[in-house]
Amino acid sequence: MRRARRRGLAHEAADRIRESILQGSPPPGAPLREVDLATRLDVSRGSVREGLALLEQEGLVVSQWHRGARVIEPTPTEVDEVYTVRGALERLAAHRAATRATDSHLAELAGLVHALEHALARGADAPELLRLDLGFHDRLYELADNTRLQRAWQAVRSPVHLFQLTRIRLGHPHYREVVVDEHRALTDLLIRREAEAAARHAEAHVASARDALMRMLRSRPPATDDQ
Amino acid sequence: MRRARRRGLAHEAADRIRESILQGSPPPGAPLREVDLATRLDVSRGSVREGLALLEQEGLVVSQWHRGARVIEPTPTEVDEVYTVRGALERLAAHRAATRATDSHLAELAGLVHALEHALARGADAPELLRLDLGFHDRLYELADNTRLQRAWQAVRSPVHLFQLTRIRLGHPHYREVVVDEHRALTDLLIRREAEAAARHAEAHVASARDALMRMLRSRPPATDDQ
DNA sequence: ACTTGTCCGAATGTCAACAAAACGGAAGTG
DNA sequence: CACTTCCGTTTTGTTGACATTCGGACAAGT
Repeated sequence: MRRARRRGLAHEAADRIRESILQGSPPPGAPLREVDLATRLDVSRGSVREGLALLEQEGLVVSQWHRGARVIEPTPTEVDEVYTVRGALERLAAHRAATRATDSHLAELAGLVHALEHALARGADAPELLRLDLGFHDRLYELADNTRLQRAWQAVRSPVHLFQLTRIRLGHPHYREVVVDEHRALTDLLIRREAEAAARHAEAHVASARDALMRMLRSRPPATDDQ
Repeated sequence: MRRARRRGLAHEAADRIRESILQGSPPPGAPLREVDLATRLDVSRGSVREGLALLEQEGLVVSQWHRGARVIEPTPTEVDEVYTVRGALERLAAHRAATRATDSHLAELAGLVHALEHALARGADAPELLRLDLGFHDRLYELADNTRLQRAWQAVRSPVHLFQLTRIRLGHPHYREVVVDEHRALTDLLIRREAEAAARHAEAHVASARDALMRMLRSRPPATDDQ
């Protein structure tokens, strides 16, 4: 049984703001003004401030002295950096999961792949698929059984989520074709306990996602919603 | 010339507190009380609070709801987790540095090894050696030229610093014998542009440090300075 | 003896007012 | 016309006061 935990207004505020950003409401590059958010969430500015600090830790937001916070933008270098780091983390996570997870836990992972496949078959929309995709990786990191690794993942997870959304929003049909196969291949390697192969596959999986997104950014750069 | 940047009281407070912790003043496991720190640093509690949040992001401090912040402790699992993640990051850093850094930058890295060797030869004390050691790795991460990777390194750097200090404080003579050689070996591989070998060496380097520290913790667990 | 309930001191969480800095436009200058 | 300077507005940084929660001590009940 997972312990219930109180978290305070800052976490609540961070959750709301993150949700908003991932729905595109304050678009990439847009400023997040403290007073505005405070009145809208009906919380004090201090709490919003703390929440924004959390989002900055998650890498979803950047802030400068006396200039406030802005949503990150999917520039080529940003995308490259985030996915490169993610590759290193995912490599480690896969290796550890292959080495240390129990058979039943790995079976559960296979179940998540199945759910993803099912959702794809019944024509679920892109955000839904993405949630399942990320859920798979969340579970993978949990199976790696390393708190610090999970924290490191948290520091890139939100940017990945945001970037994948823009990737999908720009209309990348290729994604639907390969998601299930790539995840199933990784899961198979994990179940067969081929740690090194799984690690390499995880790294390559991330690298291919990175390359796909970057090609897309070069050919069709997203609208830079200033304003 | 690197631009000077204003950072605000929170960063200042975080610097002071970090420095204190790394000098052992609030020992591992000890609570960090906001009012106490606020009066001692002559800043408001809010700023201290924000500073503590930064230190939590650095992983040097853990905090719970309504229970405040405590300095992390070098438990076996903590050490294992921190060094395992560090291994993955350092592997990536070494690979990228070998691939992308200029020759002159790598030569500079060799210079840092030289400085370390010199300090060792003239019998510098352990904290001094450790500073140089970490300085080498800081530069390595800079050469990797990836902001997100540097952020991830920041999230484990302070715990590594703290743990290495306890390792030295517990009196591990082996450290002095191998520091220079290990760093020089890595630098040589980088200069020879053998990216894969450098990556493996970096990972192994970290793993050996982890194992040395963990053996030491099992045989001679550090005093759990409650109080 | 062990659990359960209540109180109290201490520490953190939250808030709203004050101070400092940055942005943008108007006025002035070459 | 380009450029700089000034100044008001807007936004963030900082502070001290108030509200909430925690942990332990102590007492009553089983």
